[in-house]
Amino acid sequence: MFIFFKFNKEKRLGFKKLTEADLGLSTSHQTHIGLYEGVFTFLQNSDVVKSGILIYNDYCEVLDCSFDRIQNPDGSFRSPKIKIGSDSNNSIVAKIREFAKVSPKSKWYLIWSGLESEELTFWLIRSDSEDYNVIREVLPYENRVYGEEDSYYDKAIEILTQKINNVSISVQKGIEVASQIGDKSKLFKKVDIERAEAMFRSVGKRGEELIAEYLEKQKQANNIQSFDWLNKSMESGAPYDFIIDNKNYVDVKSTLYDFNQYIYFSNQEISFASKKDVDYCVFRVYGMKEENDIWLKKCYQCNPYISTMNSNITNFMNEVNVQKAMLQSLKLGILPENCFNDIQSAIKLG
DNA sequence: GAAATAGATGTCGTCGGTCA
DNA sequence: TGACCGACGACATCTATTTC
Repeated sequence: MFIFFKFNKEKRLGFKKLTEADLGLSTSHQTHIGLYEGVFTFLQNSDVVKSGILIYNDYCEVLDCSFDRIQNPDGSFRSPKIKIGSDSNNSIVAKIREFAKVSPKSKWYLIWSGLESEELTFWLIRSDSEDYNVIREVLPYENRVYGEEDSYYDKAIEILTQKINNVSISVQKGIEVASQIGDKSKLFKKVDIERAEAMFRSVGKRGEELIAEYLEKQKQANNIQSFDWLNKSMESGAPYDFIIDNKNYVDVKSTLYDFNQYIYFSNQEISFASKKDVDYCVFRVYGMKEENDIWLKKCYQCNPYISTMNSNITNFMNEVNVQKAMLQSLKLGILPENCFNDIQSAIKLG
């Protein structure tokens, strides 16, 4: 299985039964959740505003996370805590309290640990859930920090890794998109995006390799006469990846996720695909998250849609030029079913 | 083994900022 | 101007460790 999120070198996780004060259910005015020492040691002592990933059942979201530690009178710092923050609708603490409010009689547990990218991860668990049964098999003692020296740690982190990678598909898709369009939003860490960019390049390369293998078989079966793989040894810079029988231009668009993930086109690709006399199509390789469940759908007849887009872009660029400004690059995200009039049945590649 | 001590964690009073 | 809310951090309480 493809693993996007990995846990960091600190090799520690906290496991706590949340108090009523933590959950905002007591009469106190506590506005934070107290954490245990020894986890998140890579963070500074005060005023750390980061994003964190909150998981609860099938819910997974990247939220604000305001972190600091209680300061002792002598200036030293002790217990770490996460605060509700000033934008209190969009923080980890606020969301945890929102979930807890729905079932105030339940017991609530929190597991926290840091990712390789130093992203903070919180897994909220209700005592009457399947998650609770699973985790209690590997974490027998509540209210403590588990480290690699504990025999329980490896199994617990395996479950946590599996959980976060399973429920965070929408977050991962967001990062894949951010890496393609250059979105530097603060919710996604730079390292996550850089990793996604590297991954996207390798996924793109792997997609082309699979298509080359597929076309080779087609050639041997005499379904096609020949094909030319432009990026075989180095990136050609052309707005397509393969030419079949010297006339069909194929652009391979690969994704780790499902077919309907947005396909991104550069302005060069849009300009090429909008030419009336060009036989352009996209080979959509998807499901690359699992090595043995990779599929291809051939997508044809995008010219009417792309031509309209190209004309809109040209008009927009002209408007921009009138204002003596310049549009240097452009990425257009398009849903496949909107763009292609002929999407063929899925073919299993791997 | 009990008492003393140190360290960790939880609670809540107070202050200050915001908003109606 | 007062009500409300979040932050701070002092103090209370609990737990682990050390000493006798």
